[in-house]
Amino acid sequence: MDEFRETELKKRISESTIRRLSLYHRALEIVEENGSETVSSKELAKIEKLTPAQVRKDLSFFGSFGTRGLGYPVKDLKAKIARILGIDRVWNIALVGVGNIGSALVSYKEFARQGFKIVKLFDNDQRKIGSNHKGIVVSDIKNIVSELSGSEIEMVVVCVPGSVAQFVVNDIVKAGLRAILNFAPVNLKVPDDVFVRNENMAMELEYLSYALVNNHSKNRVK
Amino acid sequence: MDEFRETELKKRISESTIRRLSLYHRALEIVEENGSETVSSKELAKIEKLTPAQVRKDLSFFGSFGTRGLGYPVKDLKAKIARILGIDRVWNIALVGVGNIGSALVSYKEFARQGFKIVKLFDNDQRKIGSNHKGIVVSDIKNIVSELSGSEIEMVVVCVPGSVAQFVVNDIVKAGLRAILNFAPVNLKVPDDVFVRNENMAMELEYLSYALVNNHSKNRVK
DNA sequence: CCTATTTTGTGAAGGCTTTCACATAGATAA
DNA sequence: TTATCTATGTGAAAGCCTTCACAAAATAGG
Repeated sequence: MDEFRETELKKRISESTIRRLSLYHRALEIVEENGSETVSSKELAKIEKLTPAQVRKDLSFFGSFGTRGLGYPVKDLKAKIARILGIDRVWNIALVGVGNIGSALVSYKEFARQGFKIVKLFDNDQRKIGSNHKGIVVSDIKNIVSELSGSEIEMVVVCVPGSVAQFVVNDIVKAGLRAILNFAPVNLKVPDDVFVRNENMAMELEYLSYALVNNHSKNRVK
Repeated sequence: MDEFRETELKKRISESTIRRLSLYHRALEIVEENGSETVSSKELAKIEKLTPAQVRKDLSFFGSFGTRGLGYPVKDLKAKIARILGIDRVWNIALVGVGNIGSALVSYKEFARQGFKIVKLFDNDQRKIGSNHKGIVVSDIKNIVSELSGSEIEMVVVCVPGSVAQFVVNDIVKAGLRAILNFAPVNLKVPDDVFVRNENMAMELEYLSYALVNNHSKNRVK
């Protein structure tokens, strides 16, 4: 059943491959809505602006899901990718820092749609503690270690200012959690077995700035 | 003056190098606050969890900014990176889709701090059009082409649902803009000379999900 | 001034990722 | 059943990015 689990295959799957699996999953939703039973690597590639060879290579790391001459079975492949990514279940998530971004994420439908359920909120602001966001009462961040330890929560979204993010993360680690989505613009120090993904929105604008200033156009004259 | 402009050097600078320049810039802010006059590649690397060789190699693409035996001049290097990235100026930005995420970004201090100024808002919802967000009145998206054409706005942040994102982007392109930060979970089709960066927050959670499920720990026993 | 020390800048090596190209296998049609 | 067509799966090649390792340059301390 777990024939494509990386730990069992003892193969190193690259980060880019995993990120593209998310894209394939998303593309398969589109194809599924169109009513197709099967889809080719060419079609998947087109939707996400990749190459067919890339699609096939990525999928081949996890098994042979397609049929030669026909393509991949849409429903089945989608389920298999969901299983690989671990999104064939609900993940309970805590969010720390109910500011602008934080409270926007509480209502962010794309999280819910993918099975990411924000079930607990923390803040250090007395005016926010006890207040209600989409049915969730904001807890005092002072109690974060005890409230997360042994709870059903396995991921934390950090939306606090950069100056306090490391302290918050220390507590999250202390509580035994191992997955953090960080919106603070700092590099968090965590033990090797804790996973951190950084969401740095200003950095993306900086990239656009660079591209414009350097006229870094893909089809510019040489 | 422009000795490090990519177009003049005719060198291809990788995307990862540019993203790391943002990190170096951020690290230099920290070092500057600490009052240091100079900083070594080793110190910069430590702050952003990179290698000293990586830092030196990245910077070397743009020139020789350091002094052997001493390191890099903090203030000066920071200014030079800002220049390379094009963030030594203010960028005027329009934001389309004043929903949860959109309105959070209007107040997002990290954008403002880096010189990214949201100066115009668009939405298609009659209840939102005319309303005021942080001093900006929401415009009708119907007028987006005429209002952006020839304006001082050079970047657009797209926070509309995936189902309408492509239509919005078509209008942005029609208005002659070439830089888009896209929060919609779709792959946008744009001409080759238009730059799109995708911010896919659910994808980051999916990566965390994968990491947890596959016990993909950095220091696991082989 | 000389020596020891520090740290840059950079070719070259190594490693990783993507693309190529084709054998293979199943689908389709007559 | 046989021929033709289509699209996968995958070694090998190519390309790209990171790390290594060291000469060179500047400092610091006698």
